[in-house]
Order: sequence, then structure tokens, then C-alpha cells
Amino acid sequence: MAKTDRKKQIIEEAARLFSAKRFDEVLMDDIAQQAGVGKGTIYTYFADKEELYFAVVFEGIRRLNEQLQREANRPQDPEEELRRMVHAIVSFFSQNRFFFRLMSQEDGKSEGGKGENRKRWRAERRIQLAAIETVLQNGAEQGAFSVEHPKVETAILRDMVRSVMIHAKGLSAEAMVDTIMRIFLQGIRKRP
Amino acid sequence: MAKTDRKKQIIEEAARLFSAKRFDEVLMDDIAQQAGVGKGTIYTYFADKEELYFAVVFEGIRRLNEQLQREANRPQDPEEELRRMVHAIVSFFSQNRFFFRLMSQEDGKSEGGKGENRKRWRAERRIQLAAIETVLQNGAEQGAFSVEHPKVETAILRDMVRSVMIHAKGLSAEAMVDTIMRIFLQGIRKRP
DNA sequence: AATCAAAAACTGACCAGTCAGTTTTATTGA
DNA sequence: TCAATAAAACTGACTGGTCAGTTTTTGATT
Repeated sequence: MAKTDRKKQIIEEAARLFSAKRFDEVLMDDIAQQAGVGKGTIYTYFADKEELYFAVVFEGIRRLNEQLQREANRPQDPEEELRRMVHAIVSFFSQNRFFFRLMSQEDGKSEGGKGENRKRWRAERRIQLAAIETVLQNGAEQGAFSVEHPKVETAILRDMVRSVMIHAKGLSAEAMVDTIMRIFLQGIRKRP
Repeated sequence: MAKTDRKKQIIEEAARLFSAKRFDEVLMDDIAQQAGVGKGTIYTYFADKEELYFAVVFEGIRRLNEQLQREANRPQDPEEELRRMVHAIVSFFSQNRFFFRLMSQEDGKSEGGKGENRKRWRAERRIQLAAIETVLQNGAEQGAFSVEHPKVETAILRDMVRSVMIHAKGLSAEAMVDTIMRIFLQGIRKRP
């Protein structure tokens, strides 16, 4: 097995475990076993448990950003562009359920410790939001959207994906996107 | 200090710490010190660390439910009723920031361990959502709302509070409620 | 024979949980 | 009212288990 594959394998299994259990409930021995590598091998790729944990988080963010970048900046109808982004997020998370759970878990806590990793995490997350925000801003400039607090609306949209993925497990990705877009664009108020 | 006060004090400080750090980063010694009690005292109120942790979570849920119940079931204009509920959640969390962070953290993980507590936690959370869902359903029946997947819309609304509280720290409670209601009711699509 | 990694065995820091001893509060009775 | 005693609550130094991280051994591959 190639070196890169082995590292990837460790991250993948760590993601699966960290997303299902608390940090302290996940044992390095478990990760090694699940990944089919010796425990010592993990330490050739990651300095310690914490570094592995954040490697997992950053890998999730990186993959999602990649997918978002691919959809962004294609000049087109604002609503359509927004829909594409939402679709990108939804389908990414459908295929990476473990990363999904992990990434939204860390959201709250900002304080704590040496926190170099947490700082970086926040920075990465900001980049992610910026991609969405740009679409909203453009839409507003073109007169398609009515945006009052861009950062807030952006966060709301991203978190709507989270809500829907948790509470509408049955729906198809398409149906999820439809639901999100409907509410975010028109709201639930009945119109004549 | 009365017995109840001391227990409450422990829960309060534990909430503060658990909301800022990972479970394993919070030491029972820290909690004891912050709460101004001996470590042993904690164990007269809680069997172990895990039980204390969930006591904190359940206390948060309990307080919020209480506040929600107070606002619900007052027959009135659906939009107004909804606004009241949102206001209840927002103002509760403004005053209980620690519980707020904690309660949304646990959302993802469903698997893991003996999990009696996690089961109960999910049940409590369902009750909470039901209170909001009822308002949406009533509104739909009265022809005020257009609700397609009640449980999903409900979760979205509740989680919007979370988003706004995290990303719009500057706004007043009233402004937060306005923002949430505006988006949830009308969406961001510009109308002529 | 030299490299690399799995497996296994080991080490020790750390911290949850305990409990013997202390302090506070409640109860009794003179 | 004030001891005297019992009961309850509190404390924090101590302990034992756990598990991250290390080292050693075994086995495979080139």
C-alpha cells in the first residue's frame, strides 16, 4: 500500500470514529485496528492524537472548499448559482457523512488551550463562508436578493444544510436542495 | 449555602467549562475549583463525570422547554405566536450562553456506548421541537403558512437561532428575532 | 541484508473516583 | 439556653486503572 493511501486510510477511519464518539472515547488502538495499521504507524504520520483529530477536520474542510470553488464564480443567474452551491454542499456531505458530523461539532467552542489548531480551523471556516457570501452579494447587486446582514444570511444558509441533513434523512439530495432553496428564497409565509 | 444552591452552582460552572472545552479537557478538579467546592462534593450529587455532563445538558433543555411552554398555546395570530417562540429561544440563549453552546454540540452523534443518556437527550429534544412544530401546523391549518415537511421546517427554524446567535453576536435580541423571522417567513428573494 | 511496517509488550503521566478525616447542621435533653 | 451527640455534608490527599505514546520483536518485501 502506498504511503499516501495509508495516510488517507487512517484519516478516513479516524473520521468515522471521531464523528460517532467523543474524542476521549476514541482510542488510538481502535483507529489503528479499524485502519488496519499498527498503532506505531499512526505516529509516523501524526505527532499525536490531537494532530490526527485536526488533520481529519481540516481534510473535511479542504474537500468541501474544493467542491465549492468548483461551483463558484461561474457567472450565471444568482438563484441558479446559489442552488448549485447548496447542491455542492449537500451532495458532498451525503458522500462524506463522517466529515459532516465532525465539522459542525466543533463550531461552538472558541476558547481553550494553545488553540493554534482551533484558530486555523476558524480561518478555514471563514474562507468557506466567504465563497457563499460572494454569491449572495452578487445576487444583491444584481437586484435578485434582498440581503441585510450578508454574513448572517450566509451562515444561516450553510447551517440550513446541516439541519436538513440531520432531520430529513429520508429525502433525496435533490429534494433536500429544493426544500432549502424554497425556504431560503421565499420563506414559509403563504402567498395568494 | 443550601443544598439546592450548591448543586445548581456545580451545574452552572460545569456548563461554563463544558461549553468552552472538550469533555476530556475539562477536569473534575477544575469544576470543583470553579464551583468553590471540594472535588468529593461533586460526587455526592453526581455519580460520575458523565452523569454531571448530561445533568448539565438536561438542565439546559429543561429551562428552555419551560420558557417555550410559557409562550405556546396562547391562541393568537400564527406569525405573532411564532415570533414569540423565537423570541423566547433567543432571549433564553442570550441569558444562558453556556447551555446554548452545549446543547447544539451533541446534536450529531447518535451512536456510542450504553447511551441511555443520549437516548433520553434525543427524546427531550423531540419534545422541544414538537412545541414549535405545533405552531407551524396550526399556522398551516389557518392558511397562514405553507409547510411541506413540518419536522424539517421546525428544525430549520430552531437551528436558525443557533446560526444567528453565533454569527450575529453584535445584534440585539430584537434585531435577531427580526432577522430570523424575515428570512423564515419571506426568504431573501427580492420582490417588486 | 536492508528497509518498512505490523504486532506486541512496555512505560508512565494523568486524572476520575475514593474514603478517612473534618466541619457544619440538626436533634436531643437537662 | 446551652451542651452534648448524632447525622449529614464536605474535603482533598491518595490510589489504581487507563491509555497515549514508545520501544522491541517479528515478519514480509525487494
